[in-house]
Amino acid sequence: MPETRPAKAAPDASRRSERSRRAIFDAALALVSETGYAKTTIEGIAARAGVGKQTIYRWWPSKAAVLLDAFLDLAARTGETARRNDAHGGEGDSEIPDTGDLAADLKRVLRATVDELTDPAFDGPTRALAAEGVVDPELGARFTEALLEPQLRSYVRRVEAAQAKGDIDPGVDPRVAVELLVGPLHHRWIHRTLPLTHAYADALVDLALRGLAPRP
Amino acid sequence: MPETRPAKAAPDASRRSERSRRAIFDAALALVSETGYAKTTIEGIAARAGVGKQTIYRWWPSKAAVLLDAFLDLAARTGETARRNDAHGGEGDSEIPDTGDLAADLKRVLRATVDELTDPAFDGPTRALAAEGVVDPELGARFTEALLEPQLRSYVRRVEAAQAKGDIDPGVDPRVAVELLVGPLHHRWIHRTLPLTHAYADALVDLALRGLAPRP
Amino acid sequence: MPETRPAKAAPDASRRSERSRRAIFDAALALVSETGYAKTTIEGIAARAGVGKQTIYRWWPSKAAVLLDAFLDLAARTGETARRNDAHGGEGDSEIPDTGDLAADLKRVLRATVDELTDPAFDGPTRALAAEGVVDPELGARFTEALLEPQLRSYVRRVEAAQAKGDIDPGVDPRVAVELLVGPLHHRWIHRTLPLTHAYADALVDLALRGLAPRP
Amino acid sequence: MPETRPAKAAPDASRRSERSRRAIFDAALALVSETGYAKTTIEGIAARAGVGKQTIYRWWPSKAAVLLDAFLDLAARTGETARRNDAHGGEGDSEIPDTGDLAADLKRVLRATVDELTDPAFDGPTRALAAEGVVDPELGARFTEALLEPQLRSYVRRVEAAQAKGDIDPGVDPRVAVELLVGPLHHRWIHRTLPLTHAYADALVDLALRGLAPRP
DNA sequence: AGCTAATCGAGACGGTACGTCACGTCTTTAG
DNA sequence: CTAAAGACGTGACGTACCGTCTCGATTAGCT
Repeated sequence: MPETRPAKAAPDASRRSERSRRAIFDAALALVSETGYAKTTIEGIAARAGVGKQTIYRWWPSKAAVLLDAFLDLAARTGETARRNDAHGGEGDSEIPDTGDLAADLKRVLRATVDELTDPAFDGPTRALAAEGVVDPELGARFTEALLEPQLRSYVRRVEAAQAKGDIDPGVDPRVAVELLVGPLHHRWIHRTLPLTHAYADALVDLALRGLAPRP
Repeated sequence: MPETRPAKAAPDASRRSERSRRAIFDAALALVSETGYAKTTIEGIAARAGVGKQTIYRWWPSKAAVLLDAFLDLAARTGETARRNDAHGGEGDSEIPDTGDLAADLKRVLRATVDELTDPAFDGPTRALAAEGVVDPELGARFTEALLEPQLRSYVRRVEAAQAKGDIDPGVDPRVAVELLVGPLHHRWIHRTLPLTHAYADALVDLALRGLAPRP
Repeated sequence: MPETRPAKAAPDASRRSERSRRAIFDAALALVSETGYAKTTIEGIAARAGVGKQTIYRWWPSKAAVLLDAFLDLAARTGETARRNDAHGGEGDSEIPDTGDLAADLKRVLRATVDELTDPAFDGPTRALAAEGVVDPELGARFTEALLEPQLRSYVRRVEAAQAKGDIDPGVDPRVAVELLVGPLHHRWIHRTLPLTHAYADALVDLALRGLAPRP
Repeated sequence: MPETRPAKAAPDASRRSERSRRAIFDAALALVSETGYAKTTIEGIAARAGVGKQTIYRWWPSKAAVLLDAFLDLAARTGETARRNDAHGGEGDSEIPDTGDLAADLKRVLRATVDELTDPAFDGPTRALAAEGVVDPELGARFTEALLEPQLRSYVRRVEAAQAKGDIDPGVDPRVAVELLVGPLHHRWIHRTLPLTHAYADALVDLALRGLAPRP
């Protein structure tokens, strides 16, 4: 599974310099957090990484692609650390806990999402990539598949479990149920209409669950 | 209400050339629809409009700002036409019909929104502006205030009417209720996760209204 | 005798604002001495003078022309002061003294010229105008006629007086004789080849006078 | 001896494209002779040469510098041709002939100089560069050193030879002697005071040589 | 262990667009 | 009717990056 589709005449990935790859990621993330996405340039990344421009162009098609990979790499590394601390090996997607109390479980993770979207360290780069994805379908697909969908799938599994237990109406499409929760949250984040708070997350869960409850 | 905050040493708006303003809007919209937002340049707009670059830089701080104004101008003009045809004068925000059947009314407008977001003619420029707004808070605020909020406010009014009639639980915050409907829709549009269909709009309304119904 | 040939459709010179004329000269000279000729702009002069740009364009064809007039105006005013102090009214060109000792007289004025060309206050603007005149024949003619020729003519008169006395060969063209003195001086000034000193002026006079002496 | 002092962070001259350098010189000379110096722009040169603007800015600090180099390159090439035809290899500066008749030799070269300064093909660009040098000391130094001094030095050598033979007073500074000849010529050229003719050249030589003759 | 071919750092290159500056013209407002 | 003010179309400026390209100099992976 190649990290990125090479531009043309496929370079030999086996000879690739891991050293450079790391340096590029580090430089890219540093520059984005220091000067913002728009002011980050490929030339700047190359200079900062002590790398030739061609080494970037050889492996990535665009600035956004570099940054997405850098971001994913970061996420993978921090995720791995987290998982190792959880001491149960990497099974890929992190799971939403199932304490039996659906509302409490959802509030927990939704509040965590609120915290993440509120954290300035994540907010900046994430916005930049999301914005790029809005406009560039290809990159948007990668962004969605790599960052968004895993999260949504874990929600879906939790909802299915709840359906199995009878906490949620079996006629409801779990995917739509999940979007009912996550959509409004993202809406506020993306458009900055109103503040993103824990209270808002709780209100959403309460309201949505009432809609999802089994019919009498 | 000035159209845009001038960069510095405020030019005299009263001397402004309406001719140029119009030409710039026309050129901007034409170029965006022909070549896409990213490939549209200020230089290109100026050339196409038969206008000096400085005339653009004098009145707008960025390409995105030009396009937002062009877009708003277009919306205002088409809106005005529509309203004149409706023959009941301009009261500003368009209103959601109230036939008494809340679900039907909401489905109608939500389906219309789906159609709009699906129409390639609107999709392109709207995505471009939305993406820019995601990353540029100032522009995002203008985008939200001018295009998004009026729509949300009309939803809120319809929900309040429903609350007054007892169709919706009085304890529910109408704004949150509206986001419960609109959020998921935007989520699919923005992230292109799954297709935006009338069926999806209907499902959202049904699910949301169950959550909003008055408690027994 | 109009100060400058108007651009087109001759404006009515009698209605001309003396106030503006003065302000433009003052601003022009101030800007040139502060920031140099190249960085001085018509726009800048107008702003500094508190004058509309058109008021400059109405009366002068170019920046160089404005500055030449400003320079001449300055020279006329300081010259007038000097002449009034000399208490013998304005007869136009200043005269080279005739003490009877030709070599001494010439050395005196040539040394004075050296001092002037060496004085940074005069050097800058003079170079600027001279350079402009090298390239713009029309302006060069005005520069030459107004600043250079009067000086040369006074030399010519002194040489003619010397010829009448028999100090200089009667077969020599006085004009050429004068250029023999002044040419080398200007050459060093213009091209900055070697330092301009009093000693150099003296050497020139001595050498030239030996060439000009009456043949035995 | 680098061609030009680079602006900053010295580009690697060994990687320089000779192709571009030539194209730039050709374009610059063509444009100057077609439209004049003032109307020649760096942008125009780049376009005509099929070269990026940056390639000019990378190697030259100003339009005048480009043109000086173009001019020198031209002079070097034509000079080389001439010298090859003379069939006695390149010794750098061309030499003033020594036929034994000092006056005749000087008149010959001075007349040639008159012809050159009178030739419209040389006059234009030379004036432009000279003018620029009047105002820009750095460029003036290069202009002087590359074009003027070699000529002056060859005069000096001829004068020294004449001194050795006893044709010129040994007490005379040869450099000053040379300026006595060349200065007045340049003066007429620069200021366009009176026509530059062979007769004038002859008169200068005669007059000057009388001044330089050994004292009895 | 040596050969060979690709990748690497470096950066010059032809370009495009940027945002700024000044040009010279034109129009509007006040005296 | 002139003058100030300054917006306008124009065009060049000098800079920043783009993505491609050419250079030695490593640096693999295969003989």
